[in-house]
Amino acid sequence: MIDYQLLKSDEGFQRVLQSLARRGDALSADTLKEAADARRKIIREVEALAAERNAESKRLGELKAQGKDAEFDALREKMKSVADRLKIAKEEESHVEENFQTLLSRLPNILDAEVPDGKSESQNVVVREVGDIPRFAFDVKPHYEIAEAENLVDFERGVKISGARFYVYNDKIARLERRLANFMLDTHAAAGYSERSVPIIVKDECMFGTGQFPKFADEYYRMEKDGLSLIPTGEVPLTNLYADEILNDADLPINLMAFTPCFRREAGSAGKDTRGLIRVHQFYKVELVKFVRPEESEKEWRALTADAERILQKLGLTYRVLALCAGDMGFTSSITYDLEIWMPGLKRWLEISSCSNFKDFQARRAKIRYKNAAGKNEYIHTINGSGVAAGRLVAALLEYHQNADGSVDWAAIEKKIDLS
RNA sequence: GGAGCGGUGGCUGAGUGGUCGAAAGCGGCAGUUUGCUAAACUGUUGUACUAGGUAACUGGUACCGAGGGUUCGAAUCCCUCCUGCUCCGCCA
Repeated sequence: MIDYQLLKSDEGFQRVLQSLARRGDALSADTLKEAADARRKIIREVEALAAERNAESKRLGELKAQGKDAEFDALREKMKSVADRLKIAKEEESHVEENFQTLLSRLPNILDAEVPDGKSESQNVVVREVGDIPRFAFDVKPHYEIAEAENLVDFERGVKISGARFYVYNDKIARLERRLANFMLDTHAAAGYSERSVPIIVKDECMFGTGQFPKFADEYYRMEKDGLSLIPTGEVPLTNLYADEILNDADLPINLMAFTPCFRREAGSAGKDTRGLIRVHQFYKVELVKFVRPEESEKEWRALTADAERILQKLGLTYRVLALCAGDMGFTSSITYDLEIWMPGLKRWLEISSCSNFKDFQARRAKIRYKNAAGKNEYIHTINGSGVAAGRLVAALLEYHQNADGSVDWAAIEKKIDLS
């Protein structure tokens, strides 16, 4: 949620519109302004009526205490009509307010000035590239061919029990993912992240707090009967841990991490990445989340990005850092750097982490504040990123460590994890 | 799943229809005292929205788990829901 006080001033209003335009979001300026103005108008009306009612009700109490029954009855009759008018005005207010809140909750975050212009992912900007594109003396297979040939992943039975885009890991690869989880968590623990094991089923308000609801509700698994959803990322439970709380300045920054499964319906991606382990309904990942003072959020966001990169560096994977352009940015983020690893088998870059600074956008939705040095309650800034996606990491390691005969060099993988 | 009792400010806890944003205590902040700390004493101390003001601030409205209802007026009465605790049942 953006700071809606921005809509009250012309400069603020222009800032919001400019950011929307850069994102390619065609929300009409008039719609927004009308809703904001209508809201303020009806609030004034309701408050005036309520003030009258309160003042006269107080007098009624006094009249009754003094036993002035005739005056009491007359005033009470008069106040009935005020009460009626107030009731009608309040009903209108709730409609207007709801309309305004809906509009507001669907408004994306304001872009950081550093976000490059651009309409789609093709205009994302490469910030840096780390490592060389690995060369092989033979034709490198994509991970799914290796996995199938070596009986590492049982795609067929995954589909049998759960449907398309589900899979089963067998033996060594199951163990590899488990080991990678430990490796990543231990690495981040050393960098100061505190581990949490969290529920992976959350209430609607959590999904709202981090920005998944209401605009993108179709992309997630929601259990209608219970009003609960399977988390699409550990970001949701981790960030909402502090919802409705006022944190102490001295406790910031707070760095949390969790290894969780993630569930995504992948609606609208039919036919995309249908083979392999790249786009699935359930995968595992380590999520990093920071709660920080506003003035430190840029620094902390860069630090979190570096923390995610450390995993790739330790495993010797070639990757690049991308600054997402305005048109490719997520709804809740103010600025995002994606980490993409080079996949020698797929022969393309693959997103394995997305590190975002949400500024106060999520904090405002989830009501996460802190008492600043001046003693004032202020929204904190939230930052998060994957550190990193386990499934894609597994896929990458298979491609990086395959032998000419199509088998996997497990010893080399083990050695990397042990040494790092 | 059944039964019972609760949910009030940062915390503890009073309040069962009117002057209650809400007693009291604790905590926090400021001051007096003090070599320093502590103690004592005095004052002060919620949030959001809204109107005005450059601002400090001033006025108004709302908030006693959430949402509805009754009433001129609700923390207080009624309904629904959520949630906590205790006991029973079931169970990894």
